[in-house]
Amino acid sequence: MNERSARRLARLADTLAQGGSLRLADAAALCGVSEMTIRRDLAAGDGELTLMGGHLVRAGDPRYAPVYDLDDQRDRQAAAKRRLCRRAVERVEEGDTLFIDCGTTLMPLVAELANFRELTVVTYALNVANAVARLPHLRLVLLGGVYHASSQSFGDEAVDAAIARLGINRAFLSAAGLHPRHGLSCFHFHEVAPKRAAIATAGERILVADATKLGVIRPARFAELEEVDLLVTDAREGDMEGLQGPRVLHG
Amino acid sequence: MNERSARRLARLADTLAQGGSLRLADAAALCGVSEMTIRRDLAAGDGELTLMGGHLVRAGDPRYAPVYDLDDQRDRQAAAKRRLCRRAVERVEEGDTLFIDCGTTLMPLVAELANFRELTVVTYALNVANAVARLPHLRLVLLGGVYHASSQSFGDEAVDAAIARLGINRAFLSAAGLHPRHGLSCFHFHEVAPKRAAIATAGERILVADATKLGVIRPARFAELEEVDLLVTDAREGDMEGLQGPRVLHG
DNA sequence: CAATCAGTGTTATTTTTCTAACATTTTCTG
DNA sequence: CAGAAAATGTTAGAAAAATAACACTGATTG
Repeated sequence: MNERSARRLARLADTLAQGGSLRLADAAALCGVSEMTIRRDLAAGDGELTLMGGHLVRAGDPRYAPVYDLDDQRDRQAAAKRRLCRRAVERVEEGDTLFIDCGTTLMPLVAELANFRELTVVTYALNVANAVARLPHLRLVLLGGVYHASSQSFGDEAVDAAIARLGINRAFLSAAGLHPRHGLSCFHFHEVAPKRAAIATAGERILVADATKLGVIRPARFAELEEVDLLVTDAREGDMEGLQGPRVLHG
Repeated sequence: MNERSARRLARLADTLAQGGSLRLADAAALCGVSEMTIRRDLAAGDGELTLMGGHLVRAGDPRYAPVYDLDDQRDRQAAAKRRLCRRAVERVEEGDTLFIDCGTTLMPLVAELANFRELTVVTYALNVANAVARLPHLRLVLLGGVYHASSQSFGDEAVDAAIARLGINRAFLSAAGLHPRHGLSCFHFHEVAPKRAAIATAGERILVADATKLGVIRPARFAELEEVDLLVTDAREGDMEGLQGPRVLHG
C-alpha cells in the first residue's frame, strides 16, 4: 500500500472514528478520487475499514460485526492477526505485566490471555481496556488522559511518568509502518509518547505486524527497528530484505 | 403491521440487541420464512432495524445513537435515574468541563449531553467513558490507573494530581449513602480519592441521588453534606428531615 | 360453497454493487 | 527528457440486492 492510499484510509477512519457509516460515493468525493480508488485502498488496507453493501464502516464496530457467519473476505486479514497473536502469546509467562498497544492488530491477543491466571495488562487504548475488563482474573491498568477517537486511545504529557512507575515485563507493540531505514511509524502523533515510554521501560519489546506493514512509512515515527527485541510477522523471508535488528518469529 | 410480522421483527431485534449484523438470508432462515417476507416486515416496521447491502443492522445513525447501558436497563430505579439526570443536566452550560462520577446513577446524564456542542467530560469510570466516547463532539478525559471491576472504575495515588490539573466547572457526584449525621458514603474505598479530588476542584458540586439512598450509611465515607452545592433527588420533603447543607432540586 | 382477503412464496425485472480489464495520468528513474 | 513503473480513471460485464408482479395457501364470511 502506498503513502497516499494510506493517507486516504486514515482520513476515512477518522471520519468514522465515532462509528457511523459513509456511502462509498461520499467517501470517494471526500477524498477527491474515484470510487474505484477507494475500493483499491480498502483492499490493500489492513481491514480496519470495510465495505458493507456500498457503505463504508469500521470493521471493529460491534454494530456491524456479523452475528453468525464469519466467511467474509475481511476475515482473511482478521485470521492473519489471530494467527500472529497466537504466536506472540507464546512469549507470555504467568505473572507477567504486559503492555498492549492500541489499534486492532493486538485485539486477538487479549482473547488469548483468557487462560492465564495471574497477569497485569497495561494499556492506553479504550478497545483493549474493554476487552481486558471482561476477563475478571486479569489486572488492568489504564493510562488515562485526553481521548483520541481516531485511535480509540488516551494520552497526555503525564503518560511517560505513569508508565515509568510500572514494572513492565513485556511490551506488545503495533505499527502502521515498518521500514528498513525509516524504522517504525504510526498514523497519529499522540501515539508516539506512550509507545516510546513502553519501549523504554519494558524488559522485552515485541512488535506484531502483518505483511502489509512492511516497507511502509507513516507520518509519526516512534522507534528504530533495533529498539524491539522480537518481530512477529507473516511476511515471507523474501519481503524482509534489509530488515535488521529484531529476531523474527514467523506466524 | 400484523402480529406475526411484529413477532419476527422483535426476534430479530433481540438477536441484534448486543450489536452485530445478520445477512438477510440468515435472518430469513432464523424466522423460517422467505427473504421477501423479511423485507416486507422491515418496510412495515418502525425502522429500528434496517437493511444495509443485504445485511440487517440496527438502524439510525450510530453517531447519535442513544447511549444504552445494560446494567441501567436491569436497574429497577432506571426510570427515576433518568428523570433525575434530566433535571441535573439543566445545570450544564455550553463549554463546561464536567466531572462525572462512577456507578449507574449518572449514566443517563451522558445520554442527555448528546445535544451539546462543546463539552469536556472528565471521568474515572469505564462505563461512563465508553458512553462519552460514542458522542462525537464531546471531549473526553479519562483518569487512569488500576481497574476496579466492582465499580467499573480506575484509580491510583496519582488521581489527585491529575484532577487538580484540570479546570472543572461542575462535578456530578453519586453516593450510595446519604445521612444527616454521617454525610456521604459509597461502597468502595478506592472511590474516595477521586470523589474528594473532584469536590475540591470543581466550581459547582451536584449530587444526584434517588430516594433509596436517603438515611443510608455505606462503608466508605467521602464527604459531608455541606460539601455539595446542590442535591438532585426524587425524595419527598418528608424524607429529608435533618438534611442540611445543599440546596435541593426535586426531580 | 364460492368469494374474498391477508399473508406468504415464487419468479421476473430493474437497480446497484462488485470485479476485472484496459486506458490514462502521474511519478519515479536513469 | 525518455521510458518505466505506479497510481488512478474509465468502461464493461458479472454478481448481488431491491423492487415489482403475480401465484399459492388457508382462513373468514356472506
